[in-house]
Amino acid sequence: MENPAETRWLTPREQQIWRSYMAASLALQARIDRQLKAESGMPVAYYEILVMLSESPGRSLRMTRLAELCNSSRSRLSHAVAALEKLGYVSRCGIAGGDRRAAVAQLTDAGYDALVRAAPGHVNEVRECLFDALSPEQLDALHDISETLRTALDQQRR
Amino acid sequence: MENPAETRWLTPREQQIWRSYMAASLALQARIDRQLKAESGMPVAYYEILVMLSESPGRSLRMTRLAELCNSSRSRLSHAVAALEKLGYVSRCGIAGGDRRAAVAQLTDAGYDALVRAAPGHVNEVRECLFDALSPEQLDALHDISETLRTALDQQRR
DNA sequence: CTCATTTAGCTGAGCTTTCAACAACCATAA
DNA sequence: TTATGGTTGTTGAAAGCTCAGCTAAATGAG
Repeated sequence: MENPAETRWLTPREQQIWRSYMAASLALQARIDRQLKAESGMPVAYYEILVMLSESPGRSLRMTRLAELCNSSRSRLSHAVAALEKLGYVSRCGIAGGDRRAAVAQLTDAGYDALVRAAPGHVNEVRECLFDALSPEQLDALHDISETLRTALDQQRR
Repeated sequence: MENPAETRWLTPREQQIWRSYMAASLALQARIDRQLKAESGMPVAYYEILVMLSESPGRSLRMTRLAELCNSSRSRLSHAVAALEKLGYVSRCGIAGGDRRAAVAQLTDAGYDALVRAAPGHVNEVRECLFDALSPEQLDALHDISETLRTALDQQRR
């Protein structure tokens, strides 16, 4: 902040909203993460990687594209894919004839199996924690809010 | 999951909501975290600790209570307070005459200063990312949703 | 009192993430 | 061609978090 004296502090109401939101989203994230880790040994971030790959043609994607889809930095993805590769869930290779910097991650059969094994428990947890807890109206509102936030955040992207 | 065959998968609409929500809350979290870290070298979790202490009588709290207020595990808090103590922002001591297991964390003057220095930039970021982005109706809805989620999540607490 | 159970808090190991730096490659233009 | 600048992906170090395990102290039942 340039000039702290001009800070527009949060009103009590705004503080209430902010803290409630943070608490809820952190708690939800923690629940989802813990369940997946307990049942399949993977953090959610890794699970998301497998999901995105499984939905892509050839079950493969370029690293940068995969990072975008997973809301991840390239560095983070690099480490994560390295770990998944060590588990035998993903394999990496270059691209034939194209950009020689490119690296492509591909879901292996073992990776697909791991995903199939993990999915039911994960979906169940998401359902219990989110969809069973909120009314249809609340879910619509949540979607609207989330989309608004997303576009606002990446328009500001600095 | 007991029986994967009975999994109630997410509908396309539900997937849309879930992914949008996750993307938005992670992006927001990342922004807030990055700003605070860049400007004051602290992760948000540490900042929250300082805030909670600063709002408490005697600027001090028992560890367990502090953990609750910060939505943190006791272990996490222990590590965090150890780090803050090394920075000179917090001091720890036992409690006179009471439960001899108890430990009390207290905000130091240096800690208070750090908080005062960090607050404007942080508040500004929260305002830009959340309160400037959403309409009053959306904010009301978000609060309602967050409260619903919070109570649902800690009722299920298993 | 004695024993078992629970609670408060800490610690170390292992894992994930962040950040800065880097190498390799592509693209563009003079 | 040769600079120049941007992009892709990786790496290593540092930091934070999670988890299991631990000690010490409180609690409660017999």
